Amino acid sequence: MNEQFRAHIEKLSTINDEQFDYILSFFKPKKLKKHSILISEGDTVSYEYWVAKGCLKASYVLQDGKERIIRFAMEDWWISDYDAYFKKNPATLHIECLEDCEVLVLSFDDREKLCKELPEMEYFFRKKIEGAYAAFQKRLISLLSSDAKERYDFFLQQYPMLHKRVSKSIIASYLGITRETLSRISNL
Amino acid sequence: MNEQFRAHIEKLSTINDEQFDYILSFFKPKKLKKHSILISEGDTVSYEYWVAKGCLKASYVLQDGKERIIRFAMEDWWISDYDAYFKKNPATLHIECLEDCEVLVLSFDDREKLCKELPEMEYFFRKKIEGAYAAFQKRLISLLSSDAKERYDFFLQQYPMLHKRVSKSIIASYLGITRETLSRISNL
DNA sequence: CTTTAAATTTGATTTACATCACACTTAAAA
DNA sequence: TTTTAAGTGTGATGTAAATCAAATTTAAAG
Repeated sequence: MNEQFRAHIEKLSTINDEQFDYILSFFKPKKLKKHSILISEGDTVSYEYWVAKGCLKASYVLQDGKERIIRFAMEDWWISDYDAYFKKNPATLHIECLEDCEVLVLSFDDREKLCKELPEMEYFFRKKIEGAYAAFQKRLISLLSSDAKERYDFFLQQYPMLHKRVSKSIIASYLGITRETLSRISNL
Repeated sequence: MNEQFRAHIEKLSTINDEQFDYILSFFKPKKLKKHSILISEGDTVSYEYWVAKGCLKASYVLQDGKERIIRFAMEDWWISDYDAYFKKNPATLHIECLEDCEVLVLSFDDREKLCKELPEMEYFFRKKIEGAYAAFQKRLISLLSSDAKERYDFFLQQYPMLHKRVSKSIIASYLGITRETLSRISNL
């Protein structure tokens, strides 16, 4: 896992062995069973998670119990309720493991400390969120501009690997449609 | 304008006079007439803009000429096509002044140089985009989970000032509905 | 002030997708 | 294996919002 994590960081920042050991000391590894819940609505969110193994969903749960998937995470992705984590608001999202998972946990305070002490990490996190922001913009365009079929095709093209790992009901909920509609459009 | 810009930066990073002068040297002031176009679809996007005065829209233009507003900008906000700017993709957005505007222009290369040379600015830009990302998450939840009326109410609550400055057709396009639908729900 | 254009409202009709209901299939427990 | 549950597919019906079509109000330009 550590080598995988180091490779992940070195995609954006070059660091030496000593620096990596120091960075790693801020992260706490954690194993989670399928269906484990990392964040529930209303929680104070002090952690974000880097996924070494497994697959998770972050969703908004409606009054009637239906849910909308806000984002997924799998190997090498990060996940949290970022509105709550960055802005110290109560969580609006529910984050749950869709498979058994292994993650590295980072607290907000440690993140800030790491950024202050290591410019390489401040750069890393800045670049990381720039990428996430750009991806979010694309998703928004897709949601505002495309019908269900087009959004599904865009999703398949963007996340072919996810399509094989998560149920169709969950993909439907990511696309903002019902599972019935997805079933109908997916064999067009 | 310079004092306004300095106050904007000092909301997140403390800087001295010398640093501010250095920072400012990277920004180029520009005056723009209403209807000026800053970015067109397909452009290479090398600049982002900090708004000192005025109001702009960033929109995605559909094949039939209809548009979806991806974001607005007004005093103290930043705007660009961030997918294109950060990821060096061709622009998908169209950015246009809704009023006469005054902006400060920053090139991508200067942004990176500034971040490398001044940790305060790397911190500033990281915090800035963390906030923008959190706001984007809220918008996504609103789009996926609410009907037209609820989204309009959320918009009014979040951006009361914008509501007074931009036309209803444009607000409708931000909400992902038609102007007719907005007209019907807005006097409910 | 007058003319022309842009923005908004209102009504009638259509449509994409949701909802409801149930059959069927696959996977996980007992 | 049998049982129970979770996931998927398909039809019938309902509905929020889109579309089409004017009418009206507001703003800009001559």
